[in-house]
Amino acid sequence: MVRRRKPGERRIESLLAAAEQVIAEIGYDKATTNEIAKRAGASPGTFYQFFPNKEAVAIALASRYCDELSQVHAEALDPRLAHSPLPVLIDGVIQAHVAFHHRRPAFHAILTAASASPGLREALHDRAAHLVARLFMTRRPRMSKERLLRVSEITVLAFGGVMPLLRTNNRKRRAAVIQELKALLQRYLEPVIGSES
Amino acid sequence: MVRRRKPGERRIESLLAAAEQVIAEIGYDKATTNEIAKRAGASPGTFYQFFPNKEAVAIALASRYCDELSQVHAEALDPRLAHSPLPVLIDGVIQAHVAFHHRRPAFHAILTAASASPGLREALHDRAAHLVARLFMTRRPRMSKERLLRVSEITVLAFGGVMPLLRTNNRKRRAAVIQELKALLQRYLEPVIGSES
Amino acid sequence: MVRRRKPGERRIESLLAAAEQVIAEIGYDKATTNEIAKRAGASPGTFYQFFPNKEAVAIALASRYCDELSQVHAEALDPRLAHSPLPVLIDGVIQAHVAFHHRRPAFHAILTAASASPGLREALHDRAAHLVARLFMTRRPRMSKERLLRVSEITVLAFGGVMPLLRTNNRKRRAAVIQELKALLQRYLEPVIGSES
Amino acid sequence: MVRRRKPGERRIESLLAAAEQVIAEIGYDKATTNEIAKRAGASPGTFYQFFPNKEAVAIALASRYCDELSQVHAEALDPRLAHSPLPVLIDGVIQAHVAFHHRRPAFHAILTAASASPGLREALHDRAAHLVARLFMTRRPRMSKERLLRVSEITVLAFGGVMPLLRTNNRKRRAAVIQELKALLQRYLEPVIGSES
DNA sequence: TATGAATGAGTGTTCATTCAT
DNA sequence: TATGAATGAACACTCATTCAT
Repeated sequence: MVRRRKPGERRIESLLAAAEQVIAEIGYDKATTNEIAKRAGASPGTFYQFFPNKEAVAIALASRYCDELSQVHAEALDPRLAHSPLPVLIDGVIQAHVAFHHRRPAFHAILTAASASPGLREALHDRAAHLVARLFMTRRPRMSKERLLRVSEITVLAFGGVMPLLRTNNRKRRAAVIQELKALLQRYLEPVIGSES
Repeated sequence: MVRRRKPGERRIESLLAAAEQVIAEIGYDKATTNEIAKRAGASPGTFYQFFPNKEAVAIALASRYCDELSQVHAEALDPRLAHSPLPVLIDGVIQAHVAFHHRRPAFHAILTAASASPGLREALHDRAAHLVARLFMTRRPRMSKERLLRVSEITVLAFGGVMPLLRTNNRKRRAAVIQELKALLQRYLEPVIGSES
Repeated sequence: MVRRRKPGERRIESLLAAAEQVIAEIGYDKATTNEIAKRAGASPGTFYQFFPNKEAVAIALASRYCDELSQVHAEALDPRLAHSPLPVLIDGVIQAHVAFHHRRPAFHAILTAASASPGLREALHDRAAHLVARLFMTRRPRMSKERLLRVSEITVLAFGGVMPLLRTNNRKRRAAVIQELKALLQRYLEPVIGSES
Repeated sequence: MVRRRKPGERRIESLLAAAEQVIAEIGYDKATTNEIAKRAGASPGTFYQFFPNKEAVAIALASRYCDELSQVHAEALDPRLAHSPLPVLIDGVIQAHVAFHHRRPAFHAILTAASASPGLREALHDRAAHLVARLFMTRRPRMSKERLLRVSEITVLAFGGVMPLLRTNNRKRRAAVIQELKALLQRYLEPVIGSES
């Protein structure tokens, strides 16, 4: 017996969807709360009934995205994948992340704006890095956590830096970029987590 | 015989310097043209006599920065360095770039904002990638330009993505990040331009 | 046999209590009907089921306060006090009023806001003045009602004007202010109602 | 050779005049900066070029009013008046103040709103009390300043409390109120500063 | 050339009030 | 009766840009 979600939840859903759309289109800074509300078929007041301020939607989106990413990683942590050869692992994970960025274009916009907002930075950068670190840890449980975390940060940020290149519609270019991205991370991570210890 | 620059040039100089300051402090989006003008000891009207709009001053800065980077690369193109083993080359180039980012904190701020502005993107990303590609080309003159350019783009963007990690004041952490950054690029570039052909 | 009040009355009671609290804390203008409802454990809709608008709740409070003041005066009208020497009478009445203001901090907040609202003004100023006038009348039954009413108005408003000085927590200062206040009214009223006629 | 005031000053003048008008009509809280600007024939932006926020206009007006009051008191301090019998002095000063309130209806509105704003309170209540205290001091130079200041505060606030009664257009009523007001203060102040010491 | 007062559409946000449930 | 989601006009305030001087 599937129940309809409560109306409040539906509103939040539509506001988040609208925010995602607007932010993906014009970026976090240029996105306005009034436009988000309008796009969700709501009034400004309604927006503020569910979010205390503009930053809060971005944080909520970021949180969702991290949950999704967490899911992606959970799958990667499946024994069959987590302990497969690094190229296979990287290939799978990057493929999943690229798909994620494609599915969630607002993710990168928020990631970019996050530099300026401590709240956002915490909700995104840090959490993403920890997710990746956890993945690494299953392969190298004895490596220093500090080192793994640093490697994860580098990995996450380098990956994020390259993302804008994937905005193109040229399929061949996209494929080439993805291939290079895989090479970048595979070569970087091979000595670190290439073989299990 | 050193000539006094024309007054117009002096104005532009001081406006650019002010813009650099403000953008480095609070980012491109939050920087206001009025504040830039005021810091340059000028009026808003004067600002618009030299720049058609806010974006233009960022583009002008970006252009300068690329000139500076060009200088950095010119030195790296010095035969003694350009044809040295890859680790030495990477080491030198990264060191120079890190120093550059440190000296020009507005560079990264503009790079970040550039995602949203085609004009800026062109003035920065593309030109920086071409600079790097030229460097690579001296080592592998026979490699396809297309491939080199793609590798350069990846290199530039991955490097830019990691930059925020260097904002920290913790010296040890900075050193560790720089070391990882070198590892990242060295391992990535080794198969591409590691040995000269 | 104490009857349970009707539920509607209980609601009104809790709304008034909440309004009193909020208005005392932040003033009539800054008080919001939503906050009042929330503090009464009710919804905004419920608020508007009992009060047609924001002003109405203030008017209702004002009316209550006047009833209370009426009680205070009723006691002052007790023959033993009403016909005692003016200093004794003033002393008692002022003491009672000061205590009242202390007990009902929203009273002054509403009094202050009343200047801008004819409805409130009527419910407060005028009624308070009439109460005082009635007190005076027991001492000077033959004096012109017009004159007595004017004197009452002056008395009430001068008293109200001085009230903010009593917001201080400095006990000595409070005592000194009360003393001056008594002097002010005693000297003013002595020639008018000092001796009975 | 009378110079035109600088344009900036003229703008400030017109904004202050507009603010005065609007505040007098609907009170400080309900007055909006946009309406004030419009009434001054200016845009919202212009308002904020001269005042950092809404409170600032009120403070500026308050400051002007205190200067004017200072002028009124300066005249009252003229030896011929300052040392005349108290009734004559009070009569003159009250007349002047009543005229002032009539000429500056925003004064009372701001005074009323001042309770909630520390900045305004300081600019108005305190300064007014000090002005009055100075006047008193010329008559009783040896009385404790503390006492004089307290008496001044009471005087100012009691006077302010009665002011709303003068809003009436009924001339006879106004005259009667003024007469009672004079009686109130004369009787109160007689024992304090009635005869010079 | 340079000024800086002026603009005005547009920000994020609030709140008295309504109404479908 | 009671709810609380929804409204939307309005608020204080900002800033890229213009233009008369």
